[in-house]
Amino acid sequence: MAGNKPTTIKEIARKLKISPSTVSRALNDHPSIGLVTTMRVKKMAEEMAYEPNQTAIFFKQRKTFTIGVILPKLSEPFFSEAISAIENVAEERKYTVLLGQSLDDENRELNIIQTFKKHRVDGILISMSKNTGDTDFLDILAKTEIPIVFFDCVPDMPNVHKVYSDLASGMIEAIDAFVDRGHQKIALINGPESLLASKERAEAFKVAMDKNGIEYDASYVVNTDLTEAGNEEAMEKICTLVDRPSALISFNDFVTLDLIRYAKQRGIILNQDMFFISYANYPLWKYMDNPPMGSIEQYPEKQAHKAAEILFDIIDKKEYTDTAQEVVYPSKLVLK
Amino acid sequence: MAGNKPTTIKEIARKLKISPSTVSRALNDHPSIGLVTTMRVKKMAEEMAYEPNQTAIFFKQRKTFTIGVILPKLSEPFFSEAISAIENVAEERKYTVLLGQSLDDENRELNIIQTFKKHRVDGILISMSKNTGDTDFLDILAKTEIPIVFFDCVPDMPNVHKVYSDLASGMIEAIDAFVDRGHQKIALINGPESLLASKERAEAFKVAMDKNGIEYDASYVVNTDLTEAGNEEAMEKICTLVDRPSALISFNDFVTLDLIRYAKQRGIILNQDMFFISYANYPLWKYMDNPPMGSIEQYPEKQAHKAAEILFDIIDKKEYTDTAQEVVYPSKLVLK
DNA sequence: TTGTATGCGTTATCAA
DNA sequence: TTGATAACGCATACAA
Repeated sequence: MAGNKPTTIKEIARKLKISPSTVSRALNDHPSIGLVTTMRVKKMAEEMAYEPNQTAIFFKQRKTFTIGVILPKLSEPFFSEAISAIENVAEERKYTVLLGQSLDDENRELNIIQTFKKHRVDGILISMSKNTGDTDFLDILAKTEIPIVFFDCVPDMPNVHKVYSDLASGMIEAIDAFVDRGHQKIALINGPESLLASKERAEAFKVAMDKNGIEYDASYVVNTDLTEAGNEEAMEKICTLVDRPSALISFNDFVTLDLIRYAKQRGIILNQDMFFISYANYPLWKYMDNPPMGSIEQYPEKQAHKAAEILFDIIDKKEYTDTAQEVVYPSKLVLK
Repeated sequence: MAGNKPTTIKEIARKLKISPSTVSRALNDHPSIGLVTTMRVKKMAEEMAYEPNQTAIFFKQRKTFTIGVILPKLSEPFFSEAISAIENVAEERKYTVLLGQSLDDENRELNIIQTFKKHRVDGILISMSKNTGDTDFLDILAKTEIPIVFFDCVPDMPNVHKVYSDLASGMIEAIDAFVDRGHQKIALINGPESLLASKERAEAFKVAMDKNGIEYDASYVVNTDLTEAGNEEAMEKICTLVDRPSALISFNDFVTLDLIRYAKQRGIILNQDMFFISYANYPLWKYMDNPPMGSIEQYPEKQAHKAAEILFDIIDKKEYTDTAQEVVYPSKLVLK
């Protein structure tokens, strides 16, 4: 069954004994075409099950109504929430979303960008891979005419559009909360030093400790490569300190899950011997009997939503062509 | 800076004083073109930063190297794992993934399909919305020349390609496990009755109970609309039964989270007064101090991977054109 | 109000 | 081994 080639404008024209251009205009509600003709054309199009060939239109219009989205990993709640938000904005604006996940691999990321360029996407939204250096992006950005908006994991350079979360505000709230509850020995389990996200956390940690008049002790700051083993190793370092901290900020909730488990193995009781706050505010805490003290919300949907809106504004209205947009949302401590 | 239009084959041809067709052939390593010419062309293309205009190629070739994927909700781990798997297969096969989430809304789903058709995707992968009736899809399928492969949430009709998980095998393992541990009063908290997924669970539950010689008691089967309130309501019914069950199968792990919390409020102690098994095998249980007894794995990546492979085989090699593929993976109980 | 002609960038057919 | 020409489906500038 079926198998017929799709109807074209020409065929409608032939059937109606009018010119293809008239058909084209009628279908697009061009004001110059008479109402009667328009109606006849539309009726015939309906009858013949005409569907415009978008590939032809994309080609002709030099526009695909498609944006590309590059994310490290879709199965991370942060990013799946982000892509949902992007999808919603895209749908509103009648755009479609092309998807690519970098898995934090720089080469994959570059490949995806190439693919997107081939597909002639109208714009790109990207949360950078954690292993991509800023400089690597410079060439690409320079060579690429396609508008790009970064979000969450953004490059540390000027003149690019970016939306991200200010990690410092949440950090200060967290340290304040700890200090309010009498903690003075506060540690930080941070991500890989190469990450901008880690640098920001480290910096914010210092500032927040200083604000509370606590002297900074480098041995209270350890790094993890974010693997399970790395997280446990980091926690071991913390646990074996002579002056063991009573409070701990970690890179994110996933890390905290490992830390808590490891701490428990060592007989450290959560929310008694040691208190935890981390970034992300993943929703699963509400189901835990004994959740960590708090988590810092980074608003993935909000970031993604805003980034998408900026991108579409650039694409549609040609806005922000001279000034790079930079939007920062404060992160916020949520106590559990 | 920049702003120049992309280089075309014609421009390369003009520069080299040869014809566009020669350039085209040279770039595609056509055997009839001399090595020297080919080299010259490629060098010039490189210099002029030529990038083929895929929209033109898509148009001409009547092929977009794009597949559309429709999922209910990306933020559900099941689907984010599925999309990751699909993305991987797509990348291998040099395809790109167009994304749409239905949010279990039938209209959104139909819209997405329309959009995909417009974009002339080469194929569609879909896990159906929980609110879409099978019959609604009949028209679409009939009208659509685009190959479609269903996975996970598949329509209950013949002659469509589908990959799904057999819920019965896991159910039997679960009931067996309960019975082995001495449970006889076993309840089922199922999803909405309208869902095929619910019907299958209900059916499998009966079979498994029968297999263990336990008489089926309809009051031990209640439904939830899968909202938090609905889950609690269902659990209340179970808890207030005169002969309260000691073991419970629930629709999925998310439901179980609510059930456990509600049970706790009523003073029911998990894994003592009542034991739980549900579907999904979400990874978070390993971090819980007192997880439910088990969870039934449905292998989202495996399903999605297979569905994608079938789709690409259809697209690329024109396989399975006469026989609808139907692949079923057994679900499997994983004890915690 | 409608028709004619042209072109978007590429590839394929045919001819040279 | 290469070139000229047409064609994919549509939109639009220009003519009528």
